[in-house]
Amino acid sequence: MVSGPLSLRWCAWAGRRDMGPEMELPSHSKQLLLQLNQQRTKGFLCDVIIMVENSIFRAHKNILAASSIYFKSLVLHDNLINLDTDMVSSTVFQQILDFIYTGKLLPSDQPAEPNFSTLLTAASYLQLPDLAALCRRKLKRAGKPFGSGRVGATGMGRPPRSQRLSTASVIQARYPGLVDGRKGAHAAQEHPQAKGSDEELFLGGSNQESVHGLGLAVCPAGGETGLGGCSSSTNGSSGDCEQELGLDLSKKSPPLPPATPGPHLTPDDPAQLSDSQHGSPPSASAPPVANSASYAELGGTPDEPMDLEGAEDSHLSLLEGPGGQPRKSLWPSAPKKEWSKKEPAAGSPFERREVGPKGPCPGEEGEGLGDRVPNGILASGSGPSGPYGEPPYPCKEEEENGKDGSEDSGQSGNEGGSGHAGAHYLFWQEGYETVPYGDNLYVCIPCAKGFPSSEQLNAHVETHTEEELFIKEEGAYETGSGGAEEEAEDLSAPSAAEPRPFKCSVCEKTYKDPATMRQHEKTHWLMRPFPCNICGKMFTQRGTMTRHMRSHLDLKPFACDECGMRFTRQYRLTEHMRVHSGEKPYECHLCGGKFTQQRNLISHLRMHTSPS
DNA sequence: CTGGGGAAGGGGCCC
DNA sequence: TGGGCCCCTTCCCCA
Repeated sequence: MVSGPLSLRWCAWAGRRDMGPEMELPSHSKQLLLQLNQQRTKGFLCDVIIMVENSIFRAHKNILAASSIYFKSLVLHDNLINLDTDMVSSTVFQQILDFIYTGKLLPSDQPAEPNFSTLLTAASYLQLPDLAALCRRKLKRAGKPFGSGRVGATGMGRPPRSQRLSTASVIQARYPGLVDGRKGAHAAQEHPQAKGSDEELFLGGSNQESVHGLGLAVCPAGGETGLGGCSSSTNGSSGDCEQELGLDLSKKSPPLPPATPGPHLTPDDPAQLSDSQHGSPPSASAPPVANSASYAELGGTPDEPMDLEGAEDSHLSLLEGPGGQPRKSLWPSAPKKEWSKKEPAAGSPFERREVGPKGPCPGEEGEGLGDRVPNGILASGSGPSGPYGEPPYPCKEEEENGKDGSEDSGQSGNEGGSGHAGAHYLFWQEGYETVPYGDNLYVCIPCAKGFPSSEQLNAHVETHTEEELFIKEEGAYETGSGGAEEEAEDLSAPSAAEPRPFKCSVCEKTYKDPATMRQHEKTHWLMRPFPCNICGKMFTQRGTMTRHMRSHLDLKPFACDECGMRFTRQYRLTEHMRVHSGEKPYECHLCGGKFTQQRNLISHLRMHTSPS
């Protein structure tokens, strides 16, 4: 730890004779901050997650609250904070977080000196007066007008939605360590800017202490806080003392086995880098280059396994259950490198995220792309079947075992039981196995057109206006029929009282408002716009993804007053409280049995109805 | 060992 | 965007 200088100074202090109320350990605050910063970099005792541009930062509520009124108000009620990416980018926030913890404005990952304009904007947004003042001084000194650096606008107004949508989803770049922490040192040699994150993110954690860990104990801080000095010793980017941008899940996630030296991402495939648009495929307006830019920004390296392919081992390990208990196999460990190499030069994380999960099952052959599921396409309806995200499509193995699409759809198709889910699985198979798309592996579901790259597909998807989607439904969706009928049977049932003028273009479901209808229609897409930046699982709704993230991060904001048990959802807490209250509102009309959970009643009813 | 119930985790989806 | 609800699933306990 820091006992060396600390104890020396303490001795000097203790030797003083006038140990009056003025006693002060000169370096106390500094050391304290150092410790806190060190803890932050290791995720130790971090109790808040800040998401910026899909990058995740961990920090301590106390520190944030002490630094900013804004943060104070945020962390009071939330453990997961999303910052306005218009006001602060992940890179800038990294600097800000460093500043908060060190009082120093460290060089960013980028070679250029900090953009004080953007920093000022962010500092103003985050209500960090000291930092804002510092930036103003710098700008004043440089003779630059204040607040000109912000993307979008200088003021607090938000840029047009279209601009905001261009925010890069670069989270993958933040997780190289999740992928293979062991390669951190290696990567750092070639790409020093990547070192910090890699090391820090190392899941096993075995080497992060010595190599990275801010070097608090080893950095010759020279009386300074150490961080600045260390970090500046590198190429102005991260360096040993640079703090990682990402999140060390090893602190909060279930125990993980030591990271295995998984295959590195092939450096020749920058296409595997995260696309910036996967957060909003229908609005995939940003050019793919944003991806690489973000990637470079983040200190990512071409061989960082940003995608799940190189990362499969580690990502799998991420998904292990508590106590290292293996969860259901998430993704088969298949030779995905070849797959990735053959992958069309597409940057969308749809591909990247799906490549892994969608890889062939063990033993599955026929790796030719022509036989493969196009990366960018995910049968949304089929969805990840198991709670731990089995491949959203049944692999052959599963099919052979009877875990076919029907079961899959049955699981995921919640809407009264798999209506369109099954239909989409069907479509998936059709598109996947029989439709001769040739090289156009990225298929637009609404119109069944194939595209050679996800970018093109995304661009095409954008051309589908809502109207088109409505109009096209009848003819274009060869898939819709079965599922639609099923759904029509048991799902729609709109109440006659409520007019529901908005009808899904795929199935028969109707909605009161177009937004909901659009939201629903996304469930028919083969693409899931919202990837979990930790495990890569894809979701159709951002909220679902966020909720899913909470489970990764072990964020359980809802605590039971009675027993202290915590839950990720309010509803769960409500449900749980019945355990204490004894309330059993769900009664079986057949036997009178009462249940605290409706799902248990349903399960119970099945017992009644199933042939015994 | 098995089946049923209790409790909980997680995803889908509508509002 | 989050809440709420539905569904599937799992784990544990107990008879």
